[in-house]
Amino acid sequence: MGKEQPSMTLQKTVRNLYRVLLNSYGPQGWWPVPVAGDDQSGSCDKRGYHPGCFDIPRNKAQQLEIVLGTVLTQNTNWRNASTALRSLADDGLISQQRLRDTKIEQIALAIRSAGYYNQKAKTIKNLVRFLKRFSFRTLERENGRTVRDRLLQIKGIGPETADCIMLYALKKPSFVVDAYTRRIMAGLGIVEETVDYETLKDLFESVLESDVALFQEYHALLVQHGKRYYSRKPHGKGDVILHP
DNA sequence: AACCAGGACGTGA
DNA sequence: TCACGTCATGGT
Repeated sequence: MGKEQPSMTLQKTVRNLYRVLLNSYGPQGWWPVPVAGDDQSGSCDKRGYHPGCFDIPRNKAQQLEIVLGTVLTQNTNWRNASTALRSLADDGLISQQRLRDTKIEQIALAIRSAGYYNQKAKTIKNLVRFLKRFSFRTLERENGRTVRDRLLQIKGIGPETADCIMLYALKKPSFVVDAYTRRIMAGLGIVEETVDYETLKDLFESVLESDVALFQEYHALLVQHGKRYYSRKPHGKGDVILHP
């Protein structure tokens, strides 16, 4: 079946929301890379979306740190995830080879602060096994849909984590949907609360130009906005925030 | 002291 | 398909 052609007003709404969020919060410059850090060497994005240097390919250490971060922050606040990243770094474990050679129990111990540490340790093991077959450079060259399907075959990698890896580590234009995205869009009355992941993802991708910097910034802004106004409990159903 | 946080998976209906 | 239980630490 062909995908629904979104209405013009829907396209305007989604694009408008981006402008409002960007004006309110400013560029977020995701993905955060607390250990390897962002190289401050180059120029900034042409369109001015970003404070950082997003046209420069990330180095392998940064790519791996981003990938580990996407797993560690699954249903977990970034504070706890980044503490775990720091702990991994202190053990010299932000390294594919080291992660392969290290027992799963020891990885679990290092990432304890992120919660779900047994599951996440397994996922990390699955990931580095995957990366031995498909290197970052290989994945970067491949078709986006192919890469996404490969990532989704890894146990522990679901749609959001796969899209985060694509968008932030591999710089492929794949829009990331998270819980905040769903709450915000439902709160605005654009979609139902129960809308499934792929439908919401397709909605954004069908009304936005396929641009890595735009997708990165939009997702980051939705999370920022969601943290402020769409935490799970406090916001009741009738409590719809249209503008930050 | 409950409640929440940038999910994913297994299970039974 | 889908609703629900499970996995877990640390901050408010």
